[in-house]
Amino acid sequence: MESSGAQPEGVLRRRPGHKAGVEGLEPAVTTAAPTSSSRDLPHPAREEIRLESVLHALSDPMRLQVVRELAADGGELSCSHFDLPVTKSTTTHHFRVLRESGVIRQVYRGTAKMNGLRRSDLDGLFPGLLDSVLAAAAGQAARPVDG
Amino acid sequence: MESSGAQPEGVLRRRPGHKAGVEGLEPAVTTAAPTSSSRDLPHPAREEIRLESVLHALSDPMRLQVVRELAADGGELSCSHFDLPVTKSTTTHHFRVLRESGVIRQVYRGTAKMNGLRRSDLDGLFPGLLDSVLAAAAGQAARPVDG
DNA sequence: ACGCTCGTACGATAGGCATCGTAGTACGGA
DNA sequence: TCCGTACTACGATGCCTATCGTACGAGCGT
Repeated sequence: MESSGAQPEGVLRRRPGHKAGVEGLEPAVTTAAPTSSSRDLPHPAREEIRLESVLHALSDPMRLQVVRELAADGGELSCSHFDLPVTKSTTTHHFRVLRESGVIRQVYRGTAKMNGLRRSDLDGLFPGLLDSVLAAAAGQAARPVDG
Repeated sequence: MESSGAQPEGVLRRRPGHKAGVEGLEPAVTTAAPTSSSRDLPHPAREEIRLESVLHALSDPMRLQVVRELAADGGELSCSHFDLPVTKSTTTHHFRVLRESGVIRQVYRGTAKMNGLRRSDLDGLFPGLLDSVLAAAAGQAARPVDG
């Protein structure tokens, strides 16, 4: 079906169906420096972090909430610390999205997996972005419509 | 299917499947003030704009590009001004997402539909957000990996 | 009036993704 | 050693959405 029918003119158009891989949602997760435990998790290197992926990661209410709590704490929090209204499977999924987009860093610490914001990386790449998003989220949460 | 099987405990969980309407992706588009032409388009009122929707709208490369050009121009641009590598149908779709999320304002001007950033609304609701996103996009576009 | 251009609406297609459940692995304590 | 806790992997489900094509509506120019 790819090259079948009647393209408007000679213009090179995207293949029909799907979004044709335009999104930068695959940071080619390549870990840079080994940390401590035997179980290591793939993180995008700082230069691999894509703005679109970060915005996408933050556009989910669940994940935005997690990021807000991480920012409020400042340090590292275990996955189980968060009381999200979803199952643990889904929680794992959200944390992975945050990690693979470069928003958080995850490290195994015994049985627990500790999560920390990649503040310096994000601030270095996108100055002011994280702060304005956090401020916006706080402001919106304080609005009447949002409780 | 709702109350069929084996919920972990008494905890009220989301219905299986789907994301259970958690996302704020339906700003209940209620136009506030009629403008000029007979053909009017539904825009979310300023207070209806949700941070998650804005971030989601900006997380698409196509739409981010449109927003960057609108910001660079400062004024209003017609839809046809943009030379996106997709068909007109898809272009219309993206502009609608931007409008319904509150990022742009669309007004019919003859046969053309003019698009303008809702700068004051966005800056009022989320101070610094748009600027940091634009700066981040510009910085990323200047990075070696991005050409 | 006629057509041209701009943009919409609608339906189809296909991959994305948020969610769940179940089963399994890793680590630490009893 | 055995069990409990923390988290993962995998498959299923069902909506979301980016994309296309075609057919249509609304203005402007001739």
